[in-house]
Amino acid sequence: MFIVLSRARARSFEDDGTPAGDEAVHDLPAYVARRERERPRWVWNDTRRWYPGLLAAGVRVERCVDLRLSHAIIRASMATAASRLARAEAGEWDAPPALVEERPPRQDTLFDLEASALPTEPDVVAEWLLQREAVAAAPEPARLGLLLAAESAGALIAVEMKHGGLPFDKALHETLLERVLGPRPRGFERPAELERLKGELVRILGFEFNPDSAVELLKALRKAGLRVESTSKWEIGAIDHPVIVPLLQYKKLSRLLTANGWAWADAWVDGGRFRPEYVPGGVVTGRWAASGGGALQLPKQVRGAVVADPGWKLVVADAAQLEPRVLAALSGDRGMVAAGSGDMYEGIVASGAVATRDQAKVAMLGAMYGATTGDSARLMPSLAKAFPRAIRLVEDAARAGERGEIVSTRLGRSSPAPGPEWDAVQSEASASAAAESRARGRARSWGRFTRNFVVQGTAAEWALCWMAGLRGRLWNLADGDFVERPHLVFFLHDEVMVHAPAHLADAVAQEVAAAAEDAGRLIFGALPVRFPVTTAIVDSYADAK
DNA sequence: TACCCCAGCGCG
DNA sequence: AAAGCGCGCTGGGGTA
Repeated sequence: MFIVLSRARARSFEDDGTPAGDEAVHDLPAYVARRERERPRWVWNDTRRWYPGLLAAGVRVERCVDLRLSHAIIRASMATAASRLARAEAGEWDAPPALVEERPPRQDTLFDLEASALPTEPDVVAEWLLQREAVAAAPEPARLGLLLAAESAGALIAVEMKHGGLPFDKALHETLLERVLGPRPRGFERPAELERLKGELVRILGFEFNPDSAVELLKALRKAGLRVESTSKWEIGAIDHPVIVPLLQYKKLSRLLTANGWAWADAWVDGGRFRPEYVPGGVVTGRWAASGGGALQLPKQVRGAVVADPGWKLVVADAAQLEPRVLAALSGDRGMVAAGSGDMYEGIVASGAVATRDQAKVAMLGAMYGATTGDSARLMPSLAKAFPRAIRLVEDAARAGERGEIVSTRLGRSSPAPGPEWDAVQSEASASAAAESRARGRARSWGRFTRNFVVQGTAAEWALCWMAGLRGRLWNLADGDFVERPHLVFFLHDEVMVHAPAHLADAVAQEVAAAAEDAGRLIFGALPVRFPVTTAIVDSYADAK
């Protein structure tokens, strides 16, 4: 059963698309709660507009179709390029995701919710039917269907994660800041420790300057006789000079202050919860993005403030060596699959391709990112010899990108075509030697993008399936309101965090592992690729690794 | 004043 | 010696 929601109407359809009802809806949460017992798939234009209000009213749904996210995938996918949807002119459904208000009101009333859905709501039924038509005509409808289901589940999870929030102890965060920076400054002056470090820098160099300004800092270092091209820590870190140690410390603390200091906590932490905006599909490859608060960059330094509620635990799990395993599965490279029976990098060493675990890691990264220099590039030939199919897959993706072609993930998300500027650079290649090398450079660069796209994008699909499966399993572990049950509170590409009542933590850990196995089978079928997860049951995020 | 761009650094 | 992919955020510094 599908129930298409639009404004104050709900239109029902059987699984085969036969209309099965059309009713006016006055009390949306009550209506959804009642119909949810039939386990329908709710079809709506945008999960961000419909679901927060429902959750706030205590209504959780099992499944949905997010037409906005699905549209973006179908529009771009090679698998649906011939569909009416993909051939149509860009319209309302192609609007950029920035449609959502910067800081939406925390609790929309029902009236506000529906009013805010109004101006961006074209004919949802027509759009849904167009999407079904496109998927049905795809070469592998099941794969694309899985992708759309996973993407839509991700949309639900993103809203739920914001609703539940990441448990964050502001007082502990403050203690942590004070320990390294000193007391919170009253005005805009530097915290004591930064002031002290700045004094030290000035004393060592022998003249006044502002270390917060990259321009001044570069000048200062040169004036002191250091030959540097930039002030980045990887360059100056290699220099032997008394100013370097305090300078790196200054940079580290300065970063902490500006990115995750008191002001950050005031803006983003409320009621013991960090609630950033997660943006499913926000990255071209299908990864999530986040906006506000830098949720996906939460530094290890402040993770100690992420603490479970009393009587609760954090179950933190990450997929070990996800991208190399995805490459093995994608390519069906038997040797690489076998290398992944345990620690993948050890397995690669055991295969004889490289000498050390470190080399295995660097070589695999190089293969997936397209390294051209250094150790990583030098290791490529032996890697290619040991794992020909895997390396051929990424090389083919790179060559396709260099020709300006489009590549796709396992489930059918396709890369964007290079833009008009790229085309212009390529067509000018014959004009001069400089133009040719420029065109070549740009082509190679795009090739590195498409090379990585197939792996990163397929890994994102795996992670979505993992999380979607886990979400369902968590719901079934307990009864009660959403936040009373174990629920996902954080997601970081290949890592998830569940906030769970302590007595359920072990059960959660088992579900996490089971969901990972499911995800591998769903996407890659019977192929014996393992996707092990390492799980920690902790009170503090800092103890997870 | 209101932007835009860049360097730098955090995360995977 | 941090190169090769994908992001977001901040402050400085420039331009309109």
